[in-house]
Amino acid sequence: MGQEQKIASAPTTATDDKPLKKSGYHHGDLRAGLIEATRRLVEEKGPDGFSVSDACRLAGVSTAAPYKHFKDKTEMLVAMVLEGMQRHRAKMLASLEGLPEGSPDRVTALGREYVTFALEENGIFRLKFGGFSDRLDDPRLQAAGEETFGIVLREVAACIGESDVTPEVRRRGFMLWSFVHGLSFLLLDKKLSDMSGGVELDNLLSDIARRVLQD
Amino acid sequence: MGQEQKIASAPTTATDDKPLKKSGYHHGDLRAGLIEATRRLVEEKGPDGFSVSDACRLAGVSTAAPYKHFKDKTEMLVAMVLEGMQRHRAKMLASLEGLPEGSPDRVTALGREYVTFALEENGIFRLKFGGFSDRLDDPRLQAAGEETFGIVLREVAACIGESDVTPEVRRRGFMLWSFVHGLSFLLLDKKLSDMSGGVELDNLLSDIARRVLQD
DNA sequence: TCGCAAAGTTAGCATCTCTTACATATGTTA
DNA sequence: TAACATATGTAAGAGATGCTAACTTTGCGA
Repeated sequence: MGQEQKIASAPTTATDDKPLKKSGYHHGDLRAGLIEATRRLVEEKGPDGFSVSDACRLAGVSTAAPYKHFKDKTEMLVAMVLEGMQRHRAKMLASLEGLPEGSPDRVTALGREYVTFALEENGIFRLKFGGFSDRLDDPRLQAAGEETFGIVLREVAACIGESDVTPEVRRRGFMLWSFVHGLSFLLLDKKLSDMSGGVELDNLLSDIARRVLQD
Repeated sequence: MGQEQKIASAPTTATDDKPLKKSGYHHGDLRAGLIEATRRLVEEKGPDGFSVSDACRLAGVSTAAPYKHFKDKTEMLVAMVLEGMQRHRAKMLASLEGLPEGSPDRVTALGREYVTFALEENGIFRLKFGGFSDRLDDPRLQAAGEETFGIVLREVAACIGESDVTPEVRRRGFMLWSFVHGLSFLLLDKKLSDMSGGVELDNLLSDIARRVLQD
């Protein structure tokens, strides 16, 4: 008790132009602070362990403060997931840099980034995919998801020699997505005991990519 | 409102030896009734939408009644998941009947059964795998899961010509599990719009089985 | 400098939750 | 039939939650 520290901002850039935390009454960027608090809490306690009150406590504000920035508890969660997906997308794109066009390594890299994100930011992952789609059915979330999947499809098309996103490309892409998606969940639930380090993971990913992309 | 019907028993056999629903004061088998109510509620409202009170309302008893049968809310959920996994296991075994030993069709059949169960009984599926493993860490659940996975491993071994569950068998089995697991989640979240009917699903499953089991 | 809008706070309502202590109904067995 | 164990109901406690209304502080722009 009482060991919690206030959250000022997302853990991203050190060179922010906006001051995110001021001294007293005004928080600076409470919206970002609450999103970050939400992220941490969902990560620790699971999607249903999250409460607005907890987020306020963690962010160091009163329980009424969030309602100046979010309409709802749900909107807090949506905002948090949305922000996470943008980070995810950026990371996936970054992981492609330096790898030759049309190489299966690019698909493997995307897969690794997917699994890594799911493990590191499992709060976001579980909220988005853990069966809360009824309550979090914001169209922005769906759009963001499709955009991310588009990245994969482009790489798959290049690998199997299609210039367009044909039904076959979709099919293969969906296979790969299913695989990394399931792998993420199983790793999260610690169903794989002997996968130590990232080496085995890389093997598995490239092996699957090869099998799905071939002939 | 008021259209709900009391739950008497699990929707399984019609020839039960124990009477599951009697007339007035005594429910007959309230334990089973509550498990069934729990199942329905988690299915409808999601894992976190479940409350003991709701289950009582649905089962037609007072809110104190469950505590004669379960220690806890958690124990209700565990019991419900456990019972579901036993049904799941039985169905998987039944799906193998009539298929020749060592045939990849057996693996495909298991996969289809997995996905079907996840879709039909998604409450159980989501509770077991949706990230609630911290709160539902009962050893019986883990044991049941490993036993089910054992069924798959046996078939995989037969398919790739191993007589034992070697590391390679585990590896392939894990690939297949990841795939059907992820596929289940994606289908649940309606991420695949164009997979109409079960035909495409069968194609996908046998295709994946072939790719993972070959060479 | 002054006033106003934005951002926070305090207080509280209404509701729902899980759980228990105790009373009551029922089925069973001697 | 009488007594006892089991199964249920009643009532209530102790909290937490989401959200709103009304008040206060702060920063910024005219």
